Amino acid sequence: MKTTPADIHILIVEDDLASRSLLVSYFENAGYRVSETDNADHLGERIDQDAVDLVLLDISLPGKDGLTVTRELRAKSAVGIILVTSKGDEIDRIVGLELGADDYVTKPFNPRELLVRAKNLLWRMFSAETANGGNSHGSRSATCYSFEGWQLDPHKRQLTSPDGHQERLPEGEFKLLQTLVNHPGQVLSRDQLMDAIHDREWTPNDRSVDVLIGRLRRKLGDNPSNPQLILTAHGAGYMFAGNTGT
Amino acid sequence: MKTTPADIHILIVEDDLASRSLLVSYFENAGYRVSETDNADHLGERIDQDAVDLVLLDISLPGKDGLTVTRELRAKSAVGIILVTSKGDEIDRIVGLELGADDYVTKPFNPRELLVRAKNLLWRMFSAETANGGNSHGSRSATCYSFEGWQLDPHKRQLTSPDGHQERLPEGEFKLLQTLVNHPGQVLSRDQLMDAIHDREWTPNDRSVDVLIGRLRRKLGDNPSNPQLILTAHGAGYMFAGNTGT
DNA sequence: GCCCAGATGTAACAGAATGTAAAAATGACT
DNA sequence: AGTCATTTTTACATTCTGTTACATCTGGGC
Repeated sequence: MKTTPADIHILIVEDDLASRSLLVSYFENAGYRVSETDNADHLGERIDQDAVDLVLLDISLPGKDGLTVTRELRAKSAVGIILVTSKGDEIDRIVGLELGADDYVTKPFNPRELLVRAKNLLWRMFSAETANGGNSHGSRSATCYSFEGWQLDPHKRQLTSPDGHQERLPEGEFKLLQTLVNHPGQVLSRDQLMDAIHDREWTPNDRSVDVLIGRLRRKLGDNPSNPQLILTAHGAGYMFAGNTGT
Repeated sequence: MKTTPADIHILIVEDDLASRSLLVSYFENAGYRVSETDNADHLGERIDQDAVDLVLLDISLPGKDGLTVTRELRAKSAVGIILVTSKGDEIDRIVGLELGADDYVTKPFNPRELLVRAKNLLWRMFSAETANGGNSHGSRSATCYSFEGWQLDPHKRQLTSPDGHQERLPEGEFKLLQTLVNHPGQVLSRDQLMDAIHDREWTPNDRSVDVLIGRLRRKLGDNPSNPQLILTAHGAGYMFAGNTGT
């Protein structure tokens, strides 16, 4: 098992020189072995030959379609794939994950975030490797959140009600719900929730969290004067009170 | 189950001497058993050997990356993890939670807040332990408090009367009732009750506890001149006198 | 038993926190 | 620029909480 950054080979596929250089230097500073290219030609062969562990793939490459590239890569290789998508391409990143990418970041992104996601993915890859004897296509399945008959698909941001009705949640509402469900029974402060939603701090008089909570409660059919799922901790924050896993 | 602070072992991992000393003395004053270290070397072994229950981990340690440490710890131990992050590390604290930390505080932090979060986490850990045999995730059993035909759902803060009427308790009243029910037959001082409700001390002339008691008694149908459930210990505090488990 | 000081019960108030509809702002796309 | 979806702010209604004020009770001293 590869344990040190220097053992790990990362390939950056990105046509914009500025972005590419930034990424290269950032990952080199983190101690990884880094290669770069501005096109996706013969990507499969290059990955095999150079023993690449992880590909950072810009989805909007000139020429070949990034999604096609993803699918082809996944079909013949267990390499880690992180997509780099533009802000608007929601469809792309959703489809991208279905086609086999392992994670994605959205431009403009914080290099630090990308690094953390890369580390995270590499860890998942190698711990899965040791855990199931090298089975490369280990479960990359989308783990749905579920609670009290509801289901939440993290890739499509889709919420399914107990009676089967489906609805796509906006980004903010989704992240908020995800964060709450991830910490059942725990009071989360507005500051923490702001962190989870927008990487931003909470300032007094900021009511955006409350508004989002209200919208979520309505969509969950949770009467605010007698909520069953999202409880208010007066003066502290909010708490998820549903049973997860049901 | 560990019930007193002295049974609980907390390890503080922090390289800055001043911060570390502050934390150590603060948690020692709170009655916990405290160890300290300025690095994350062999953290897993130390935690096993010393039976550490809770780790306060500074994420920006020199040398080893705090996130990696978190992940490694979580991979092999059910120890409680609270991250201490710096103001700027938004990504880190978010990802930290994804990697398995239980909570975090942001520098500069109020020691009192950290203590509150630690208490909370410890309570969650040990109540989960007794509720479903150490399985920290998944469906937490709905262990209701029950007494004299009443039921109190700790997750939803909901009180059900003997005739089936349901009512949601405000935060303060709920915590007060919960504390009383958890110590039947025991006189609890106003100071103890204040501590349980708001992590705050009681000052003479503070009548808030009495008011809350009054509101609770009314909701429980407990005649104050002849209370059956919440008795007044004149000059001392209050005592819960109901039969639990009925 | 009677009186009194201190302690408790509680209604009412004020301040703060929360719920929420609707307006305004944002940002991506056409 | 115009449209659309989403987010944020604003404004006001509602709910929660602690304080105050005063009524009532307790226990001790006589």
